[in-house]
Amino acid sequence: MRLATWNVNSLNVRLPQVLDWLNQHQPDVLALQETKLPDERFPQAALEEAGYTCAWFGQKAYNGVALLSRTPMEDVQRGVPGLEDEQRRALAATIGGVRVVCLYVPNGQQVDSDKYRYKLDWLAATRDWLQQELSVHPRLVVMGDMNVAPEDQDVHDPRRWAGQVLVSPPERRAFAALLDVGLQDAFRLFPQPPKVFSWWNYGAVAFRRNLGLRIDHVLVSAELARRCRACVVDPGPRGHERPSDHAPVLADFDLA
DNA sequence: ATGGCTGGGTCTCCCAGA
Repeated sequence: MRLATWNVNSLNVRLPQVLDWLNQHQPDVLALQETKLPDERFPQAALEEAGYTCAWFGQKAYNGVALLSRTPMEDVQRGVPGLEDEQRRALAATIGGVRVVCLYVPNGQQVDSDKYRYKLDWLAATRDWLQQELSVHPRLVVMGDMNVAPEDQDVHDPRRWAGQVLVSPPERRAFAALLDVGLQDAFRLFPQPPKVFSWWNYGAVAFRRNLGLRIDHVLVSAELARRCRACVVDPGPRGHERPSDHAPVLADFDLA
């Protein structure tokens, strides 16, 4: 089973790239973030034509998440249960016996801002939800744009970024608290080359000089960690014309 | 080069992203 996550920064703009990428990589599941589409504009027909059934949870202009699957989805959950949140950032479904959670974690904008506090509160509520999910789904995968670079090796210039949003200690603790419920960063289950990132600022040099962060993640339960065979970032789409600022992350599993 | 880009909406300016 191949699972993937991609912050597309507007599914309206990126739909042709998503269709190309699905055709090229044939994932069983693709989690999307920042679709930026109200639900009535979700491109269901084009994605179904490509062989994917869809669940989506969108809003106008901002946020928005979706799950695409080659096989049927059950028990679709929209939003973090129990969290009052007008922003549509979470979506879950059970696919082939695997509970799949798609997250678009708030950016936080600036340390100590209202948006930063919202981010930390959101992560705390999500942690509680994932703990519940794990208690009933031993095969749990949580993937998406987590907006946290977990360690300095996930940052192109840790000294310049020290203390800033996306790397600040409270954010890293909140991310570690997600792992503490019983999840592992699939990317770090394997030897990886240095300086692998999943996001690069728009602009002339950031991608060319690999000035990025690794903030898009696939987190897996112990049972899925045992069955995980690979986890890689695909920087290809970031080099295309009119790219998203994020690259997709893929993980392969051997599910007997 | 930490955003000196991009997408969307209120639409030639502002908000938000990361």
